[in-house]
This record gives sequence, structure tokens and C-alpha cells, in this order.
Amino acid sequence: MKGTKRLPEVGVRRLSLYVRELHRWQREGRTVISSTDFADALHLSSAQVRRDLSTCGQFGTSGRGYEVRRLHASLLRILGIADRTWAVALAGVGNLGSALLAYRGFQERGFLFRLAFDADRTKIGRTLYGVRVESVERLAELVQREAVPIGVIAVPAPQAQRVCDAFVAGRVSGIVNFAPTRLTAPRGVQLRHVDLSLEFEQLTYHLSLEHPQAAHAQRS
Amino acid sequence: MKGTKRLPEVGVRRLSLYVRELHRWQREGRTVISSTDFADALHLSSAQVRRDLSTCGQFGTSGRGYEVRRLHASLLRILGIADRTWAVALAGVGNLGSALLAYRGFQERGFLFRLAFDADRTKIGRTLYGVRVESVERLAELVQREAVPIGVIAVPAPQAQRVCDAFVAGRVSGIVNFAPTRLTAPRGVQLRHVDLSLEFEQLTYHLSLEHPQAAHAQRS
DNA sequence: TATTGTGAAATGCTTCACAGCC
DNA sequence: GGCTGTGAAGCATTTCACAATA
Repeated sequence: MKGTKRLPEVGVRRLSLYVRELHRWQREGRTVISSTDFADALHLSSAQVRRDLSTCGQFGTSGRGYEVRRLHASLLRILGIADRTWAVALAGVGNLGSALLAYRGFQERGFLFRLAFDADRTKIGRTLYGVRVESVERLAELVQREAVPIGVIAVPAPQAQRVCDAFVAGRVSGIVNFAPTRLTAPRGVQLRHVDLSLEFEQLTYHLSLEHPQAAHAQRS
Repeated sequence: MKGTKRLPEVGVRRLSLYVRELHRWQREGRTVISSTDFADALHLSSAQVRRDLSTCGQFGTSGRGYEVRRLHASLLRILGIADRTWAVALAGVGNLGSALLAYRGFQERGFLFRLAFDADRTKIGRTLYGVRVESVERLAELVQREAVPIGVIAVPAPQAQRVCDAFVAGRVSGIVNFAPTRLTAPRGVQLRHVDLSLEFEQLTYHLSLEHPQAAHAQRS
């Protein structure tokens, strides 16, 4: 029912949240939900929800709401994460890397860790969550040989650019960076930055000292 | 030099990135930088950088640029992260929790893990990164006794709300949530959501298949 | 000359409010 | 009656473009 309008970047991010809630409602056995249900669950306005959804297509029924199953399937298709499995290569199996390997949300969305790399000799050869850890020196070679399309960077900041270059050499088509540094891509390869440090920095100014009565800061 | 204008929410987030770059430039010995330097490093427009900075105060010198040391100190002060240490309590020392404990950026910004909790009996009593792991059952009690102002949630989604309630009972003034679920705060306590699952979800639509020649997707 | 700081314009995003539909 | 989808209004953010300044 729409011509040219596109969902804004920030709206796409909300789409992911809608998917998450739909997933939960489906488990709970609900079959129909309204824009107000979304609004309450996610602290948005119902108008925002309707705008987001209607911008992507015609999903609802006037006077009734949205069918959970259908909307869920539609949004997955729109986000491009339906019926597809993406192989992923992970660089760095330290604490953060291990957290990523263990994160179930990945599998739920069709991502599968196929390769893992580390520079630490004591880790190479071990198997974590079903993936064998290889030497980072073989990263480009193996990524290219296995034609793995996505690289995930979970190494310390100073090594991130080198790893990024290796992924590019291995001809991945997407890189997700969790190192607190900005990467630059050689020659026409586009990178997207998913920057964990930014999340931490949010904390520094989001401190909301609005407890009913007391507000106890503390030095240490 | 400004009257009433305030930096928008998203601008505050950029401020953190400016701090990060200033930190780096300071290490590299640079003394003066321009809005264009910021723009190049962070993929923003120079006008945006100037607008952000000038909205916070008068920091630059026409025809010259910004003094690195002074700007760095000023931004830290504005973000409220100078000369202060915040004690933090961590719930969940699994992979993600461990990654948070190990993350140096925390200390750099004056955050110090004072308490850690887990439900796994085999972990309780162990010391990780200098912090003793306590039973999650004692969370509210210890957080209140030590007057720790910030709680960090790194437990699985189904447990997150319970842990959140415990932090509130322990009278923290801020909570940061890394579980992929929305929390609700009892009675007038304001929560901010830092949602790791959102980061993962970004990946699903940010896949940029723009390699010079080939684009090899793959099922598995 | 090089660069900031900033009105004004442009663009983008959210909310309002209600017609239309079930 | 309740709810969606959407023009139009309102608000927020970014960019333009240039006067001011070192």
C-alpha cells in the first residue's frame, strides 16, 4: 500500500525488537496483538509502532490487530533472516568471543559459527562450542577456502585492524566489529561498525540517580 | 557562549567517541586537531562535529582547531567521568560477565567492579579479576551494605527481571542490562536499557554484500 | 589562510488525529 | 467499539554556507 517511503535506520532497529517480542508472544500462545501491546512492552508510542509496521507493508486488521505468526514471519523475511543460514568466522576467543559463541540469539537468527581463530597458542587446536580454534595466521586462507561470508572481530583494539584486513583478504562480505576502535576498509569494501565500547560509554552518562528517597554515590 | 540549546541524546553518544579519539591522539602526541580530523576518523561531517562541540561550550580556536589536552579534559568533565570512581556490582559471571570484568575501558572511565554474583555453586567463592563471586541470593543484601550505586546485569534473559528487582531492593541508582529482554522497574525507579541483543540484530540487516567483485553467500 | 561557531534551510523522525474498516 | 493506516503537523537533528576570528 506504500509507494516510496522507507523505514528509517532507527526504525529497522525497532523491527528487531518487534521480532523479539513476537517470538515471546508466540511461545506464550498469543495469536493476535495490537500496536498498544507492542507500545507497552517496548516503551514506545502505539503510533510509532503502527507507522513502523505500516511502512513495511500491510500486516494488520482494522479493529483487530496483528496476527502474531504472520507478522513474525513477515518481519523475519523483511529483515532477511528467514530460511537462511549464514556461516560466521570469529576472530578472538577470549571472554568476549566466548560470550558470542555461546549466545543463543545467534543460532535463532540463522547464524552459525563455522570458524574460530586466536593468537594464543594454548587455545589453538581446542574445540569451543563445537568449533575448532585455528591460528589467526591462517584466517584469510581458511575463510576464503570455506567461503565464509561474515567475520566477527572480538580481539583487543590494537589487533583489530590487522584482523579486519585478513577478513577482507579472505573475501568476506560483512564484518562486525566488537573492538573499541574504528576500522577502515581497503578499496571499496564497506564496513559497518558495531561498537561495544559505545555501549559502555552510554553507561557513563545514563546513570539516573532517581531512587525514591536516597541517592548514594560513592568513591572508592 | 550559548543560551538554552542542549546537545541531543545522540550527540552525547558521539561525545564519547570524541573522547576515545582524543585519548588516542593524546597518546600519539598530537596537540591540536580540527573538526575535519574528527570527521575523517569517525565518519561524520565536520559541521556535525563543530555543532556538537560548540553546543557544549567554546573550545576551539578559529583558524587553528581544538587543543587536544584541553578538549579531552573538558569533555570528560561534561560527561561527568572525571576524577570520580564508581563502584559497580556485576550479576552473572558467565562468558559475557567475564568479558565485562576484563574490559579495560571500564577502569579507564573510573568504574570499578566491587561485587560479583552468580547462581552457579561451582563459581561461588572463586575470585575473578580480583573480585570474589558471591551467591546471587545475597545480592540485595551485599549491594545495599556496600552501598554500590551501579548494577550490571549479565545473566540469561529469564533471570534478568529477578536480578533487576534484587538490585532495586539493594537500592542501586543505576542498572545496565545486557540481557536480551526488556526490564521493568518497580515504583518510580528509572532504568536505561543497554541491550546486547540489539547489537546482534544489527548484524542481520547490516550485511553489506559489496565486495569489489564477488559476493558469496552460503547456506550451510 | 585555515578553521571555528552559528543562523537559516533542509532533512528526518515522531506524534496527532481521524477516516475507514472489521 | 476497537484498531489500523496515514495525511498533516510538530519537533528534532543535520547540513549548508558564511561572517568572524586567530
